[in-house]
Amino acid sequence: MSLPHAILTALLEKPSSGLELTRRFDRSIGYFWSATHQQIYRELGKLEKAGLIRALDGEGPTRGQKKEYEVLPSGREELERWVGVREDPRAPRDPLLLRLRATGVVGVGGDMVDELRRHRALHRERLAEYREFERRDAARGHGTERDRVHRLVLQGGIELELFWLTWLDRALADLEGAG
Amino acid sequence: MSLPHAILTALLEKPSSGLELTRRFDRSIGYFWSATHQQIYRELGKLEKAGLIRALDGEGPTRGQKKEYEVLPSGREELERWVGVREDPRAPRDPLLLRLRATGVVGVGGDMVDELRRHRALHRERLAEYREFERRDAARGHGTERDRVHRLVLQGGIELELFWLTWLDRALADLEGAG
DNA sequence: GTTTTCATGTAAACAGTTACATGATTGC
DNA sequence: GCAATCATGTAACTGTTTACATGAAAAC
Repeated sequence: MSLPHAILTALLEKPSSGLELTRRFDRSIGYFWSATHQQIYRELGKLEKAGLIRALDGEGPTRGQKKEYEVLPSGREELERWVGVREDPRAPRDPLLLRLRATGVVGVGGDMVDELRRHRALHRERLAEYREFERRDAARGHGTERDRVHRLVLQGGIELELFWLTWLDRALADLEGAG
Repeated sequence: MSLPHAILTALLEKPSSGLELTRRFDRSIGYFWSATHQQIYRELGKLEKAGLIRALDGEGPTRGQKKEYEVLPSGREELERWVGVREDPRAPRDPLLLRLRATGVVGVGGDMVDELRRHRALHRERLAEYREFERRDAARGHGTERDRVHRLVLQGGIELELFWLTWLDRALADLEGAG
């Protein structure tokens, strides 16, 4: 049950509309939590009904018009409660490694090499993007706890991409070397 | 749609019962794909109905008794088709980084340090376990493609744990230093 | 005979993805 | 007026988790 808490965090950082949240999930929050606009609108509705957030401005039917939300005190309390929860690391789920393992029993090595190269290119792009965020962050100060935490989390995103690049290089060297 | 293909791969490597598969998902397959026994039994039922696998031995009501499955030719074909599919890397979803980011807005730093330490200990344990698998694998030969692929995938598991340990060390140094 | 372990399963709730629908505003 | 973009939403489906149920075999 992390999506509502991701939204509460994002809204506490800055009150936003559904679409703005969607964009922030594609950017900064996205390197460790993703969500589509459909998920976000559904969850915003639930959080509002539960009294954890409220819409700013007037109510009424608003289809097609911007609707900003802010966190209410009970929402902040819920988030405070949640940060104290203990939860074990998730079991990883990665279809690429699964697919690689499947080639061990059914063969088809050439296609797999292409696919690994394609993934390597995608991870390189993402890494470059994160480095760009890092560069921009460096220009601002890192005084507050919030800044420090953001930097740590971005660093996590960067290191995760480096892990993938290291592993993909190794895998490609191994598979290409032995054809 | 990876679970059925994970099961097909595991059954091609070795025909097994549901419980045996569950254990293999906790072990070797587990470092990149996890599944509970409930998921596995349900999926075995679907795969059998779809004619991709079949139960060995007699049929009839078998609740409480072991039931082994093997992959049929159509199951192998389905897996061959699937390894050729292109799929982009998944967006990561990690509640720990989310929780850390939430502390940036609601505070409560001390609890977070404990939680990061706890995770570090868990990742160290898992790394030690993988190193042990690696040590045992080294004793066997690596001649076949299957052996090479298994080694690569295990290496991925190891490097992923090393990523976590590196990041957790950095995060703890940062948070404890400024606590 | 009772507890533990092996073994298979069902049901309900929760989370995430994909496809589609619709209205408001801006640029041309 | 028309197209593009901003903006919010619904519905159906798929996948995952949690809680519970049940029977067979072995250990004591």
